[in-house]
Amino acid sequence: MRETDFVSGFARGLKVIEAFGETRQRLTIAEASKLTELDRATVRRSLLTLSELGYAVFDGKFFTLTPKILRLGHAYLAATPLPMVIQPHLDQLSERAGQNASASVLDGTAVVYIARASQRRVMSINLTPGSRLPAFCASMGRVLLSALPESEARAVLERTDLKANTPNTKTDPEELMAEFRRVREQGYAVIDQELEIGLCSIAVPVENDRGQTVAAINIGAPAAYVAASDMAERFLPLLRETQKALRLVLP
Amino acid sequence: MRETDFVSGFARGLKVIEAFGETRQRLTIAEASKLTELDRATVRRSLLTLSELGYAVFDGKFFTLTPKILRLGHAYLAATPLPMVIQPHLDQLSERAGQNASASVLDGTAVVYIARASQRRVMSINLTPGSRLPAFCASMGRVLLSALPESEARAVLERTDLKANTPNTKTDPEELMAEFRRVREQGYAVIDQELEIGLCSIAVPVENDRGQTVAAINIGAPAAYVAASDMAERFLPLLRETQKALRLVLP
DNA sequence: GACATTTGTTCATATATCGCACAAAATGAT
DNA sequence: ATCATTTTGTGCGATATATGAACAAATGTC
Repeated sequence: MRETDFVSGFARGLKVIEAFGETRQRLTIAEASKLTELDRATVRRSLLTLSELGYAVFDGKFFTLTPKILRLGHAYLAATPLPMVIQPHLDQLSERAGQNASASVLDGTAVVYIARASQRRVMSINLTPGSRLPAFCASMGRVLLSALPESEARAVLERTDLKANTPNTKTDPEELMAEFRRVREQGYAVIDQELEIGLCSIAVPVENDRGQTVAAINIGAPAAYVAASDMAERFLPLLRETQKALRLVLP
Repeated sequence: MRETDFVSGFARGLKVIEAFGETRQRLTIAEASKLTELDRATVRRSLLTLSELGYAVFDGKFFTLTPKILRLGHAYLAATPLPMVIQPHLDQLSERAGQNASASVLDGTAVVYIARASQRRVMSINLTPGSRLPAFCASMGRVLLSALPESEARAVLERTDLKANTPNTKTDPEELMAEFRRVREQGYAVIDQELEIGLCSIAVPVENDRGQTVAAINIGAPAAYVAASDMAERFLPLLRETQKALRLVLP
């Protein structure tokens, strides 16, 4: 790509949008400038543009994103048939398991939720489509990383901040690579409170009819309710059934 | 705002992102150009910028958005405490009602889903956070429009494409304005298969401690299971309870 | 209340982008 | 295969934007 085929004003604007996140619902120009490492004048112009277009509002001091910003992310969710196709299966899975079920894809070192069906609330984190979790310590992440060539999986791990969320979190790259091999062989991944104390989960890949892994689905359950060692016995048949149904309908 | 405070390259890029939607997961340069009414060269630069940043991929012919694009919309969901705060209440509401529960806010003439808890699948439409429905014929839309000053509600209706989704859909502006007044008085809205045959729903406003309506929550049920006339009796107490709980925790 | 710091805004100018026109390549019809 | 049509890529002048410094306003500190 040529140098002049890059619209830096656009790129800067997107960076500004991403500066809003997690705990930062309201940003001043100076704050956004620091977060994005862009000039204050540039950030100001981007934010005013967002306001002019209705993606943000300005109260004289703080800029806040409006729901219109969801149109951008939603373009993907609506554009890809994946979440549409998966959701009903997920609903059914969740109901039959009596537990939360989710679907996700890989984006860099994170898993991104694309659909979710909840029965009860066990996690402290609030997960909605678009939510992100570190792939290396999430059941769906393990499944998705296992589906990559070893060299790529290793590359992802190298780029990952391997910090332990709980005492159970596996953070040794070699141990994780071995885990990926095990997951690949057995066709599922079980996480025992590696992401959050009290939460176990089991995930399987979602494959299309050509055998390519296009997503992962999981079931999460309170550790107090189902021991990690019982997760497979308890939920794998249901997951396998959903997996099989999806294989037939995915392009 | 001054003319020079507007970054048109940014605005054009956002328009290109929005061109991806619904049935258009893959776009060529020419297609995107037609949809956005922007010059092909401009669209091409925007798309190449998106690709360079990892928000899209290009296979030589088609551009496709990647999950990374969700970071943009998600910045809002994660940035606003609203979905975070509402979700657990919605889960509880859904479980106690044994039906789907959702929360939404108004964006122009549409309601935008910000959270959802599903028990069963009754709608043909797949609703996820970010999904949009016409406000005038959705229960939450009626509630949110009722919360506006009459002149604004009327203005929204004027900008709305008032097409009937079912034989039950109310499309007469005056009838709708009268309905808004009724909703405002009784504090809830019931929809009897106006959006989709077989689906009834009831919604109440979510107010903060200053009495401002910041969102709406609803319960949807199959018409075969609960008659529209029974919706209030059946679900209003639960909705009121959730509404009351939320009033205490919202800023 | 005076001073120091931070923040928002404006401006001139160097730099980058836009849209047009044209060329090249791909597609489709006969 | 040929031609017409559509689509994509590129060079260039006109136009728009980014930059960094300067200033003004607000905020915090003593």
